[in-house]
Amino acid sequence: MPELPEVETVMRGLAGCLQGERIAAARLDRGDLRWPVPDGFVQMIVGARVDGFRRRGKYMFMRLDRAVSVLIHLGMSGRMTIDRAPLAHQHLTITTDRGRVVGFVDPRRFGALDLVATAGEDGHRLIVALGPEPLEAAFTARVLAAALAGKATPVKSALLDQSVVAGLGNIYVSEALFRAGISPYRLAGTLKGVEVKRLVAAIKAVLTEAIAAGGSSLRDYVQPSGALGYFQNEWKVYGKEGQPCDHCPGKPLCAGIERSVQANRSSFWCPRVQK
DNA sequence: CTTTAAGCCTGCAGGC
DNA sequence: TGCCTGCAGGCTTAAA
Repeated sequence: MPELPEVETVMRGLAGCLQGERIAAARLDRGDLRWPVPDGFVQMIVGARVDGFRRRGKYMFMRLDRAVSVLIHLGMSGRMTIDRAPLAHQHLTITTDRGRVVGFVDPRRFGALDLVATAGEDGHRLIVALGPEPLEAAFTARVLAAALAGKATPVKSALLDQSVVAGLGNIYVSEALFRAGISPYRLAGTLKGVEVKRLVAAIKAVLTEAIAAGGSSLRDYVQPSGALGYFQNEWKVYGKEGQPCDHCPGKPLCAGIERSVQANRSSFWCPRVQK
């Protein structure tokens, strides 16, 4: 489920219902996630008031009034629920003093829960090496060009590297490269200035549009309320192997969108549009 | 140093 | 129906 737009959507949903609430009870049913949930996790959050939320890349922080933040990572299959009956693989359940019920559900347990001092969020080992936030003004063509310079790895792999830019995953990298007209196989260090510029614009646009759409829903809803995101309807290449792309409908030269595997991940792209 | 492959887990779709 | 294989939105580690 979760790349940057989905995490942003989930966080907004949580903020809307949890901000200002006090945690009355918490139950941790499984602590063996990607990393063990730390000892004392439940005791630390019970009784605390939720002061706010922050997203960094694909990670969320739920800030408590104890100078402590809960770091939440959804991994591949993580979901948050609000006021819903417990689901299978619901590992954490939080109840607030006004009766809101929040669940953390993660079948594959690639997600993570941790505690970190709020003042030290950026120093957390999972956060400290993250690259720039793609939607912030500081993420410019100059910055991306500097990060890609000298890299011999395909641009697809470079963009999945969270230390280059934070928050992109397999779907939005494919979509951004299509919009920018750049082949996923181009070596990162060989992009020309104008191409990096197009790529930055494409990344910002696709993420912005996806957030506005409430993210992309695959098999499951992404929003804690249970509402479906609908950006999957806007995908141009992801999951569209064999279909004609928007830029060359019915053109005899266009064999359609290709799927190929790079770095153990599927890439979707149109060889005619992306050079 | 960089780049690739395997592994962590479970669920589901498709082929037989 | 059931079994098997491959694949999945992420990320780390070991190996090359």
